Amino acid sequence: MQKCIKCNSVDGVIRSGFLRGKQRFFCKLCNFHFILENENAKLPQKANQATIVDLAKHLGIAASTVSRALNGKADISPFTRQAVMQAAIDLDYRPNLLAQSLNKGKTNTIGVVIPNVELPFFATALASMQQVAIDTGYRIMVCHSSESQSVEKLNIETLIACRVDGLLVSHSKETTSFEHIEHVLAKSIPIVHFDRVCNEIDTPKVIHEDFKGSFDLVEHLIVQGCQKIGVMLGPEKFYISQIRLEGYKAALQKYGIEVDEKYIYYSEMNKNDGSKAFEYFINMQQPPDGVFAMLSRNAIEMMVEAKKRQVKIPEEMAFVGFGDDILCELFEPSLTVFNHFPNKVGEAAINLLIENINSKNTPNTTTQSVRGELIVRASSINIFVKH
Amino acid sequence: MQKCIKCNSVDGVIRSGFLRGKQRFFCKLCNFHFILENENAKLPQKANQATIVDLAKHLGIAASTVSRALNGKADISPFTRQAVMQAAIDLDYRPNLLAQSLNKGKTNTIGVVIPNVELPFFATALASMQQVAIDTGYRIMVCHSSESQSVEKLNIETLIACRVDGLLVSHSKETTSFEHIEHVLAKSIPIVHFDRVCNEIDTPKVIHEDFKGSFDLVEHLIVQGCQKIGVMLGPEKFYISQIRLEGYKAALQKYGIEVDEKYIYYSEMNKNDGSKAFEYFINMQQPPDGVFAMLSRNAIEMMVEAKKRQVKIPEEMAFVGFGDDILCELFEPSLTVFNHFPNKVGEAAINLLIENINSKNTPNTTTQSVRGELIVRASSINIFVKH
DNA sequence: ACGCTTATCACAAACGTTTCTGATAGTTGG
DNA sequence: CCAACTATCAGAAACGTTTGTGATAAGCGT
Repeated sequence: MQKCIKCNSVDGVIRSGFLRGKQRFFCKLCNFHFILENENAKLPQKANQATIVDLAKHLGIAASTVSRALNGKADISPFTRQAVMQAAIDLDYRPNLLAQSLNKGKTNTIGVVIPNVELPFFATALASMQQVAIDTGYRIMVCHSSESQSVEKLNIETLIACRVDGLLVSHSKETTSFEHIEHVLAKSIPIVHFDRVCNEIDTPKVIHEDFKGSFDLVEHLIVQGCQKIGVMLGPEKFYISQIRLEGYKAALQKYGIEVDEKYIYYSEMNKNDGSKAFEYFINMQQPPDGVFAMLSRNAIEMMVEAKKRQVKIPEEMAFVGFGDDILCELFEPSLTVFNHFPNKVGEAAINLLIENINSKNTPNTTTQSVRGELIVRASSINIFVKH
Repeated sequence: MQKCIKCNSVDGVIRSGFLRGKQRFFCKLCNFHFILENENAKLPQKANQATIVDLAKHLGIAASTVSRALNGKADISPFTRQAVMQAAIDLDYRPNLLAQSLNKGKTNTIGVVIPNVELPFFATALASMQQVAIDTGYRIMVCHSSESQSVEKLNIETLIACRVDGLLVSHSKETTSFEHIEHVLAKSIPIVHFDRVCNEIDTPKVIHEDFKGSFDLVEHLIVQGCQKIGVMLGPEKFYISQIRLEGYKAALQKYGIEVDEKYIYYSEMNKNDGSKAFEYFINMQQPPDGVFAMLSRNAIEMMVEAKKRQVKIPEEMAFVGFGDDILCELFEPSLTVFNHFPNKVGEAAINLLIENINSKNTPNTTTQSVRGELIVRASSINIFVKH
């Protein structure tokens, strides 16, 4: 039979059911239940991270005393405090943030959900968030939705499971339902939307001047002499698409230009949608003489295509885009853009979130708008030459 | 005096020293110590997150039973399991990863330290790491050193405090001492270096073909007819600088070209160092007819400057850079680069780390090199036209 | 019928902190 | 000298899990 792992006797050992799928034994002699561990299982593994208890044992005092000494509380004699500090150095003690967070019910961690770090906007926004976080004693946990609604949902689940103190969310392009956000609100976990916000729920938001930026860009095209202005957007259901379209329409309206649906091109914001859009526009009976792209990246893709086909920029077709970028500046011709200052958006968002975390009772649900700036470049000026 | 907060009597209350800096009282009647809380302190705050204990109470069973049911362990009757599952849904239970990690001694989180997400290389590498992490059940916690050694050190401290299961580190440009890494090793926390590795310590590393890439680029320039080749590097102490310089030298040597120190330009990798480098090269008595930049971004900055001064590219001066980028492709002239596949580097690094986490006894300290690829573009071809 | 066996569950300890409560020795003042 | 008071510390509880150990009712075979 089986030897008892406690008294080593063999005679008294009988089977005793199963525990978690493994055969269990019972030793009648020493009255002990046990299961056989596969011996390679786990060595004592004595984590070589010193704990508060280790310090306490080392000094022969109570763990609570060590804790208070380390945290600079009052009830500690200078002598004891000094000894604790020294021991902490000697044993290379590092506090376990997990235990600390579990105990305090606060993690000092902020969860960020973005569609894709590879988009310069998000990279920059993220970097500025990180900076603010460090300065204010927070940590940041980033998740990429990879532009997928289901992954986004999963990300938020994970961050909640990690008990982040708050969430900074920018939606994926395919996110159209927002139960997962309602859910966060129901648990009264502070959340701030930024950039790709959700208009259906009343959350604090930080956006850029989507309307004004689009308006300014299109107005600029009109002033430069463009009369048939195309617009390339993201998905039709996408909130940002809608707002930026409104800015486009408003500008046309101001100058008495009728809105023609044919000049509105929706895309899925994939890699080469710019070329497709250009293809569409150039094959129209009356191709536009100016194009506003919701993403400056798309404007550049279109310009690449235009150059391939010897379409003169800006004389035959001018381009403007939303969002600045080193590429916009260095591409030839350089692209006229509305700079929406990703760093400021990032800062504003995390500051608003931290404010809401600290004053939990009165969640500030204002929508902040970061002021942008029109940057006029070669892709849209001196058009008048053609006339 | 003070009313006792327990028995409400006033008579028996006397002072009793200080606790954490606040006056303490003692009630002789009910034998109770207390301090006065500022009433706005903390409402019960009953976190509205259901716990396992809540489920257990709700069902009238033991918490351990709930735990086993949720985790699909064996010792649970189908009926109980079903009830627990339903209760979990009803009460919207979410496991507390903090408690779970604390208990298991494993966080399933990987810490990543990078100098700057705004560099496309790191953004891409990070994105691919995230993907692998999700697929393998890990989470990622990212920290930016912002190219500062002290911040990098702090980052690693933080990640250790969070008890990440392992570290992925790419050093800041100013990191020259590596005690903080020794320290990580001393605690036998798995670590993998990538890209900007540290050659002084024996850690697992994932690099790209720094030597071969540089060699190929410079050889390409030579084959195209360049004879005086400048090289723009990062800081002199920077490991990557050294390796890439070696590749440069080896290529020159192969073709019998003498290495001239004057053609080696070190930079601090700041924003506009490319212009400065160009300034330096163009003002030499014998300006180079080809320049290899350690960062393609720098090559482009140089080309911008070259274009401003009407220097013909590539006829008068050819350019090549290390690392591909959409900018390299779309800039005019497009830049010849050695593509080092940031996504593959990211994947390889995290895979190696996870492997090391799982087999803790035998840390795999091999250095993996991700195969790169020379991409020849306009900035360096057809030079022969000039001869 | 009785011992072996199973299925199922409760209970307690543990993870590493923080904080509340209890306790002691010393100090002060009338 | 004694009550009131202070300074300082120990011990226990709590945070939310997981897992080892103890326990009970029921099934099975001889």
